[in-house]
Amino acid sequence: MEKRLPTIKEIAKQLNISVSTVSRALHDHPNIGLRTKMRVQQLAKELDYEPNQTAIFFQQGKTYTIGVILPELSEAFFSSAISGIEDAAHKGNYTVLLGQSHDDIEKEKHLLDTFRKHRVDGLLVSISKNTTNYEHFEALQRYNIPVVFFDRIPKIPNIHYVACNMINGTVQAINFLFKKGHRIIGMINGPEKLPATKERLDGYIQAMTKSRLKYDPNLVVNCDLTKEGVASSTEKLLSGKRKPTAIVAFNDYVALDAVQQVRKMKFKINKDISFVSFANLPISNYTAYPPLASVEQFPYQQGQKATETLIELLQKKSEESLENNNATFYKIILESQLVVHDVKQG
Amino acid sequence: MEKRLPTIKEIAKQLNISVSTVSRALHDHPNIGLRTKMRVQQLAKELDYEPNQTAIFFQQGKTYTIGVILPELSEAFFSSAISGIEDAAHKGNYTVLLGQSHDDIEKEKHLLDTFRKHRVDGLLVSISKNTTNYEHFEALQRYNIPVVFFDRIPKIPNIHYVACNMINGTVQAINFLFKKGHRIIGMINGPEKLPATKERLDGYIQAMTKSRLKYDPNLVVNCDLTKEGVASSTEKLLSGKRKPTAIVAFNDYVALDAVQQVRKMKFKINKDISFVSFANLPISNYTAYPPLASVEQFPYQQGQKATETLIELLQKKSEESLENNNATFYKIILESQLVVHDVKQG
DNA sequence: TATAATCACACAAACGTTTGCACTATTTTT
DNA sequence: AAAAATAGTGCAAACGTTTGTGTGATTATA
Repeated sequence: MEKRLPTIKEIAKQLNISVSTVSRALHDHPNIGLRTKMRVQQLAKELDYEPNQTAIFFQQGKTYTIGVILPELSEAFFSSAISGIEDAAHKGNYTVLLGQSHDDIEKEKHLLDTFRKHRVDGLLVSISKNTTNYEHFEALQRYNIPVVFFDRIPKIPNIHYVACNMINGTVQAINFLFKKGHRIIGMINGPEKLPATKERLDGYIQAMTKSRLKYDPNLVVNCDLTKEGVASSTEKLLSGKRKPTAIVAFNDYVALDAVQQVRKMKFKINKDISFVSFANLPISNYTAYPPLASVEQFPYQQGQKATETLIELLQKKSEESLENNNATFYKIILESQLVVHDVKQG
Repeated sequence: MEKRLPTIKEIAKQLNISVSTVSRALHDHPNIGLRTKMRVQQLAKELDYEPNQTAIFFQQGKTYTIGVILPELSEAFFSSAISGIEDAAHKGNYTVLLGQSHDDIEKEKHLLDTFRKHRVDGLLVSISKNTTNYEHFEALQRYNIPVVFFDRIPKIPNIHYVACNMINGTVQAINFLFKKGHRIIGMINGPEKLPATKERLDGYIQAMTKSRLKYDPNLVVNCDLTKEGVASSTEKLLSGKRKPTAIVAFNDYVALDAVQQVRKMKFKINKDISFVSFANLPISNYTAYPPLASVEQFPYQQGQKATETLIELLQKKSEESLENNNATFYKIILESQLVVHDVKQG
């Protein structure tokens, strides 16, 4: 029952011509006469011939495959991102090889190895939280496999990346609150060492000082993003000397957890205290007290853009070939944007 | 700067032995003397030799790659599923090639083609909503590429699949409500033609009759899952002759939309009327009025199980080879399970 | 001591495709 | 009519690996 798939050889034998002629005929090579071209192409169709890609990959040393490594697929951000990646890759005739690191640097390394062995043409990576050492990525340079990082970017020079600038969005968030009349604005930020945390803080400081509100470090608390951490951070903010009337939360989940704590303390949401947060998860539509607005980070677009960039790199690579290794690095920044929710006040 | 990666030939030349010896030495073949084995393995390490997988794939006609086609990655269900798939594949030393159909049958076909050309060893598929014709899958049989379907299963005989039995969960849901004292229980079901809808209905009828409550068709309404559809279905249920005190919703989103409508009609949630639903999205933890309980469908486990099944099939295939094509088909059913939420009453 | 078994390795084919080169007709140019 | 260009094919190498078979040397058996 084993169907032997038809090959170029088969066609050659049946038509009594050489394999090279068949190959060229199928590729519309100008050297081949119209007559034979037709005969070959017709027989190919009859036999349902399909080129063996693995043979072609091998022969050309290319796989038209992109490896994607990201921390956690079940996070909404990354599942959107992979969606954008997959769509863009498909459009560019590339295929996506997927792997998740689960924020474990060892798994990240292992995936990198696997993908390299699979001879992916290029890589798309959002690094794991626990990755602080980047040797495994630097090693890739030697293999001439281009990497485009997105969202979670390693702090090393000479890399390509696509990221979303949070500063702008944070500024918009503060300004939004300012216009609503808030003057004491707090922030529940993330773990201190995260770059995302720093960006939010920068935006906060920038916007506060521009609005002639002075920057009060007591109004900004870091937390570990657990429910308990958020609760205690919230409590700390609300029991401080200057009680904020609005809080910018690290993300939507933090906002929702904070809301719970606020209600436990018998404050009225959107009256005593309002929330703005990051991420804009679909969840917000369904909660009783969603944040007034969210800073959208466009994960789909980030994924898409990163993929397009990588494909561009791959094309340049095959064109230049041996030329001077063009040492220009793509640093693409998408702007985050505040999305105001349609919340019924009260 | 172009690094030529070291090959088996290189090693052979440097040690002045044949490539076959090198190959066997690297594979610990018993025919090779210990001395040469050591020399080869050491030089391999020195040169950082890594076998060229594309060559091996080509040579062996295997790719250790699994193609995955699913409708929409950004849906929570599928992103969990792919997570399970990826983990299981990785454990079995397979790699995952990813594609989403966006519920478009043409894209589904195209992905199938791409994956076939890439010579994936096997396929994991959750079919698109709009797929009613299954020829493209049947065609795969000829290429001897095994397919395991999951969650969304085509209605054709002789296929492998992994699915989740909703009937049991539905029965549990009704019993749960019965124990809470509810006697008039409504259901907001999905589109009529969906198999998922039928299963829920079956479970509903089964549980109602077993509980000596008679099955009243007026208590079950179908809806199109849009916000508006849910609203009107809810209204219809609540303004009927027999007003239900509890409602089983098609999924968590439907439940939340229904809750909104119920509140608009000035009924008290969990007092006048309670909800139970399907899916158990993380969202439930954050909403003001989550359903009392959800029927969990274990997407991660479904993905995992489907992958393990496929890998098993692939191993059998390579063992049996030309043997009788073992015509047993895996039909794996996971049981859904009611998860009771920790909701503060009132 | 002659024969058989074992060991350690080399040779070469095969997987399917692409592509530089050589070759033979035919046609075009001088 | 001879030389040159061109069109249409075939040959063979190459990509890196695995694996069946062949072969000489060493060791074990009778």
